[in-house]
Amino acid sequence: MKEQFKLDNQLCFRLYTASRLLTQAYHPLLSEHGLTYPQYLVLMVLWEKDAQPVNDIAKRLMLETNTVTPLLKRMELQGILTRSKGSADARQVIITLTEKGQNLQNLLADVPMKVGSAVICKSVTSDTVPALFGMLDDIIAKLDN
Amino acid sequence: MKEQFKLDNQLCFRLYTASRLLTQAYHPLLSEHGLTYPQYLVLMVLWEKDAQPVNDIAKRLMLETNTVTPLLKRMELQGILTRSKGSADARQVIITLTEKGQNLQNLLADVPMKVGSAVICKSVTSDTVPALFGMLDDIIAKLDN
DNA sequence: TCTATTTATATCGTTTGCGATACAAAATTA
DNA sequence: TAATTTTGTATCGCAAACGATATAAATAGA
Repeated sequence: MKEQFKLDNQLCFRLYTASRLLTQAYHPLLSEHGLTYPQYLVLMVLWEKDAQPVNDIAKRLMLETNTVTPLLKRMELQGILTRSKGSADARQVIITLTEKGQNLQNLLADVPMKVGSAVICKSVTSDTVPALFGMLDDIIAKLDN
Repeated sequence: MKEQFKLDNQLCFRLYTASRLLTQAYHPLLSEHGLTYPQYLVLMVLWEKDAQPVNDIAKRLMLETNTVTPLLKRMELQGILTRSKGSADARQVIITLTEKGQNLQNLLADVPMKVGSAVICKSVTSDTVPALFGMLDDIIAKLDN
């Protein structure tokens, strides 16, 4: 058995597992409001800057539009946002938060701290998080084509 | 806009993105052999120790059996592994690699290095990877219930 | 032993994620 | 201007993930 194939030597498996488990930690907090984690990501994008075309949201999340489009349609059905034709460019679909979508920011106010405290451990503290962020950002930048 | 909701402050989004992009880096190397990344994970588990029940594979990958069962069935259809009733415990389904499944270890021999070299960057080197592994392992351990 | 509970898998339904493709609007070029 | 290419979004199909639930086999308790 080649050393390179050992599961314990895999960076990708660690990222994949950490990502899944941390997303699962969000689940009870988000499902309470009918949201999924990717939908929560869309909300964070729109809270930062409302009224963006589909493409800008997809780029910010580094996802393809064929992932984001149906996701946004489900959020529209929930009354969280609206989809309207762009006036300057008729191909664009502009996504705008409804009042319900705006209000979710208040309803979810305690989510970041609750999840954050679930992750703090020996090697992951306020001191080491910047280094971790730096490494993950470098990996993402290196793989972003 | 609350600071905690900024996308740039999110650990989970970074893990989610790094995981997706790194998995995408495996895609051309694996699809060449008709494999997906989760199927490659199953192969690594079985190369380490063949003839395991579904549950042990799921536990090793920290996945639920309802994820692993259909995945294994697709791999069985491809002739990569076989599913047989356990002799000691008739509830168990024992997963065993076929010769094709064994041989994939040789065909995929260069995958770890190819992907590994795609990730090496300023802050992620052979010196810093142990620290990164440690932090990810701690996060996983903290979230593993 | 007989019943109740636990365990190992599987099935079902929904949401992602993404490659491939389609299509109309805009931009570019001839 | 007419033809071509590019761009923004959407549709389709398939493979994960996972919560909820089902089912049969094994185990524990009465």
